[in-house]
Amino acid sequence: MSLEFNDSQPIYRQLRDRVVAMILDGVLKEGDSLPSVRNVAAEFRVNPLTVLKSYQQLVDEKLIESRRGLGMFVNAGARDLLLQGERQKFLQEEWPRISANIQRLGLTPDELLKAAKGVKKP
Amino acid sequence: MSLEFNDSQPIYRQLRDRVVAMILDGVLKEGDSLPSVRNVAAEFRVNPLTVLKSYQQLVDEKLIESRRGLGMFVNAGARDLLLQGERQKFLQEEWPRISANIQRLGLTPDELLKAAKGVKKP
DNA sequence: TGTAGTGTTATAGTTAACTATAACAGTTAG
DNA sequence: CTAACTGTTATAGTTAACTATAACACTACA
Repeated sequence: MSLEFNDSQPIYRQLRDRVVAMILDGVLKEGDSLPSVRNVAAEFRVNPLTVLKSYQQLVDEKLIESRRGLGMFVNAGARDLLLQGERQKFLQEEWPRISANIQRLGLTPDELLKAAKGVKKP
Repeated sequence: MSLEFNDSQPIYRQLRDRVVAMILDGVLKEGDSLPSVRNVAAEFRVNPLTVLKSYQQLVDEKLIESRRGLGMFVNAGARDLLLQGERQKFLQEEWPRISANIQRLGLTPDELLKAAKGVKKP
């Protein structure tokens, strides 16, 4: 795979966000096992400790749990938890800054739609 | 003033973005002098070197210039330069991730409008 | 039993960001 | 000329993030 990391945020947080996205998108369902620390580390050419750190953050957030010798597993209710928490976090902490930026740059809804990634109706 | 820094990005980049916003908003016009390194450092309770670093980044981007003994000044054409560069940067590097997130969280235009900061028609 | 897969811990080193403190260098107004 | 502003450089220390390497602990399965 590719080396797809911004310098705008630490890798472990980007990895955490990636798993969160997979849970929200239904790629990872409750009870599913996460790709192993070593596998992810190899895939992204990153230190295993960095991956572990991102996983432990998710454990702290009660989104996944760790079973020694087995792997990390998505908790029951993880997606619902995320839909609550992440929505609020996004609307309160990110969106105000973003929307101010959009206005500042004079970007139109049209331009934004065209630049969006997975547009519903292309 | 307040201590308004995210932990999501280094302070010197947030300071840089703040100046950029002021130029785009017309608060700082071409030829205007920027608040002095020491003043900004005092205002935000931050080390002068951190402020200097953010200003030097702006110098590198040809947005401002430094006159020793006098201060830092907004370059001619700075706003136009920004309107070009920042728009492209935002649409290509930030917006795809953001819009994917919005869809993922199932946020509606209505919710977004309500959560925006400086909404045009409240 | 042993092997190969999990998570976890230990040790140690590099780099970037930030800090404190101080001094140097140029401009302007009194 | 001096005082009070500017930007700039020097020195040195802290912390967080990331890295490399290795070992330990647990589980499943042949």
